[in-house]
Amino acid sequence: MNSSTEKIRAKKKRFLEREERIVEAARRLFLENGVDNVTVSHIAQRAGIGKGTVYKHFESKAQIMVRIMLDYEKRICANLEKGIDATLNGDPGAAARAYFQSRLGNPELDRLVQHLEARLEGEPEVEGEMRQLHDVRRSTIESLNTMVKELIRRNILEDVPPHYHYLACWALAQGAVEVCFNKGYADQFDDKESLLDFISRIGVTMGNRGQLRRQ
Amino acid sequence: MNSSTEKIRAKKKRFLEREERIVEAARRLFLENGVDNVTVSHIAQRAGIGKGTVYKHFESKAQIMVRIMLDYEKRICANLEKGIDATLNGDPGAAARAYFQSRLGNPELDRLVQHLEARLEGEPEVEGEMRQLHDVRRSTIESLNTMVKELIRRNILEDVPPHYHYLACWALAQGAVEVCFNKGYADQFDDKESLLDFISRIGVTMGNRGQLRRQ
Amino acid sequence: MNSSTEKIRAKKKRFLEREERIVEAARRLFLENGVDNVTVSHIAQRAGIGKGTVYKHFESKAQIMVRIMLDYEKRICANLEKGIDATLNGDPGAAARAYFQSRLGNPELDRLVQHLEARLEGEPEVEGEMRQLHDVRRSTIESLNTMVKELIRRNILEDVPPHYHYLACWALAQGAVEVCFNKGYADQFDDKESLLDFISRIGVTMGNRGQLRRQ
Amino acid sequence: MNSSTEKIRAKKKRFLEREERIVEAARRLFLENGVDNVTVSHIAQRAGIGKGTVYKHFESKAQIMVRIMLDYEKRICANLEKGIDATLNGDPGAAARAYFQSRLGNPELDRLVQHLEARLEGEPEVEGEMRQLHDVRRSTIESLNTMVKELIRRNILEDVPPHYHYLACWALAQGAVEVCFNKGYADQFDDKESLLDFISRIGVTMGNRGQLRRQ
DNA sequence: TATGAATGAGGCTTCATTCAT
DNA sequence: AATGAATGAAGCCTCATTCAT
Repeated sequence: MNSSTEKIRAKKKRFLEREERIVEAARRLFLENGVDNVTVSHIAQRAGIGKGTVYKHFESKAQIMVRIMLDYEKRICANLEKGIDATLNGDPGAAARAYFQSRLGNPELDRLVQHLEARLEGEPEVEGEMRQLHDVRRSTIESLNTMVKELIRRNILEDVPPHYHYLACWALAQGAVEVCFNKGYADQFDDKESLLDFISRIGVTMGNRGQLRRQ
Repeated sequence: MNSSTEKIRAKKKRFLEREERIVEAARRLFLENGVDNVTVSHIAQRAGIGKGTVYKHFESKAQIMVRIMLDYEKRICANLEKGIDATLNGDPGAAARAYFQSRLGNPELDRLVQHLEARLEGEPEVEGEMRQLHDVRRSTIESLNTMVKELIRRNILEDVPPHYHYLACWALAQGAVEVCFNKGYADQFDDKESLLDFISRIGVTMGNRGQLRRQ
Repeated sequence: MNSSTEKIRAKKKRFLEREERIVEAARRLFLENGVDNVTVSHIAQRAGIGKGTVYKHFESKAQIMVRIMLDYEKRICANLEKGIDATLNGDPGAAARAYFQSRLGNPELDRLVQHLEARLEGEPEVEGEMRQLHDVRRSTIESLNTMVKELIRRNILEDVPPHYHYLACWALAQGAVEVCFNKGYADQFDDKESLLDFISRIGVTMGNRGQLRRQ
Repeated sequence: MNSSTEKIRAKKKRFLEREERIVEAARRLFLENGVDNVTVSHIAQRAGIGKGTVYKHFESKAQIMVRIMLDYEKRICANLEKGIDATLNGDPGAAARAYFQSRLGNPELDRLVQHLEARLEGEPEVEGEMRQLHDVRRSTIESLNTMVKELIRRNILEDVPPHYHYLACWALAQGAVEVCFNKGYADQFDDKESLLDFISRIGVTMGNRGQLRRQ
């Protein structure tokens, strides 16, 4: 019967919605209280479900963290891919701009994800998922390589191994969010927006031909 | 008598040596196994002492972590101060170079310290020590401000708020170590040295007058 | 549906039963082995549950002790209140008798509770609960004051501040259990029942008009 | 040589003085901070000596506690013996008065000793010393028995087994110190001196012929 | 002889995960 | 299918006691 199919579909939908609620609850709690101070109980409560239910959706707490990471990484990569397209279609800075906007647009979350990745790295429990994360990145890296080679060919970027360029960008973005949200530094100024703008500008132009002189 | 003074001195020396052994053991274990997988017992074993002895030197596990952090930060800042002097004495890139060399010279450790800082941030147990860390930085920041203002006056650096310059450097260094030691990226190339060189070069020149164009 | 309500009720009941089992296990172990020689693990084992389960019911070991104390104190006070009523209704010795019977009826337990109180006094961890204990007492004290004043008015008790009377009783009861169960004294005779009777008799009549002569 | 004998004597004296300092330090710390919150280190510090030295004088922490107990008990018993003599020499209330004065004269200490006894009871580590304590008591008990029998013969005390009389006194004294220094009761009045007087008066006359009626 | 650094057994507590209802 | 009570492994830390100096 049709209704039965619909019911199953509706059920699935509710199931996925709930899963999203769990992830969202975890994300917020991690941001609010720090990864170390969030228990599975908290997450369940915030998601408005029972603790046991969490384990119908995720095998372990680590899997929730992985999920937050993967969600984020995919979003970043998707945005970056669009930027790459734009770059190849005539707007050389588009990729870098897209990347910085994505990562610095919500720096607290970006920082959280960095910390999650650091924690999960090397945990055998999430080995598979980490590989998945790396696969996502690898695929983007291929696009990036192609793009950078093209920009080098066009004499826009310095002729160094392509990954130098995008890894430098990644590094800069990575560090920028730390700069802005690490208490030890961030508390000493409040014009974070302009600062991030400045750093983005650097990110977009760095590695461009003519920028670097030998030390 | 002299011998008694000497004995006390020798005792103190041995005490401090042992303390250093503890810190060293912790540092290595953190690097080898990840912060989460190291217990106080492990540290004691590796240091070749009893578990209780650790608590003669440190009030808590967190204090050991703080110590690693502070040791590192002080070293970095000391090197940076030397670079600042050189910069003010006619070698404009000296400070940036010194900074990048210090941080990228032992990137695994730098990365560990970043992670430790992230974990300890906001822990009331180490509030005082974190403030100490921030004080160390603040003092360096003052030197940096002076230096950057001078470089701006000399038309070497762009005329933006001074902290933009050194925070950008900090961000780049911070991110660079992540790039090189995060499994997801680092596993995909092995010419890390050159990469770090490249990034350092960027760091040294970025923010220089004429480098940035409006986006 | 009804069944759901019932289920919740049944669950609650089982929960409370288990809690009582924990308290009972602790009480027995404390009596058998001494407060110092009982660990949370022991309690859990004796109660037939896991160690972690204890912490679903009590925040800490100290809270279990407090609970034993409060349970006991409430029982004593309730009995005393009944005695006070009887006293006011024409049986002058009723209150004192009720009090002594309650406390000397199970002197080992009374003694345990005394020791628990001594240990918990001043522990900030159980400050609130101690206040509760004191509140229970305070309320009984009010009844006692009223009663004693009436007995003084009726010329049965000496005209001294009312609390002298009941505190003397309390003191005597308190000490009596120690007499009977402190090894140093108790081992030297075995007619404890008669002894306690004798002491009770003293307690019931002490402070009565005509009993005391100036020293 | 004489001087050598003297030296040894002086040494011994200093040794004993130090031992007393340890006991005194422990006593004060126990009173100030509660038995649970005093470590051997604290005691050593307060006594102005090294921790290891404590163990030249006492086999264990428990032995220090025992010592405090024994010191106290001997003092009480000595005073009581004097009172017994006075009683036998024509002052019937002398023994009871002496006893109450001794114990209620420094009720905090009396209370401490009670708590120490409760803790040490049954600890195999101090079995021998506890027996010593009991021996001290037993010897006094014999005197008391003699005395009470005499007072019964003289028709001053009720004709019940002799130990009923002095155990009742002990009980009353024991409880009185608790009444005055247990927070739950004591905080509610401040005329402790008069209260203790009142209780002493009861103690001195209780058990006297004509005081007790059948319940 | 006095010391106090070193020790490690053992306590309390947390929390991810399981499973009976 | 959802729940949350139960579990127990695992970690941090304390402190009485020892022993080399």
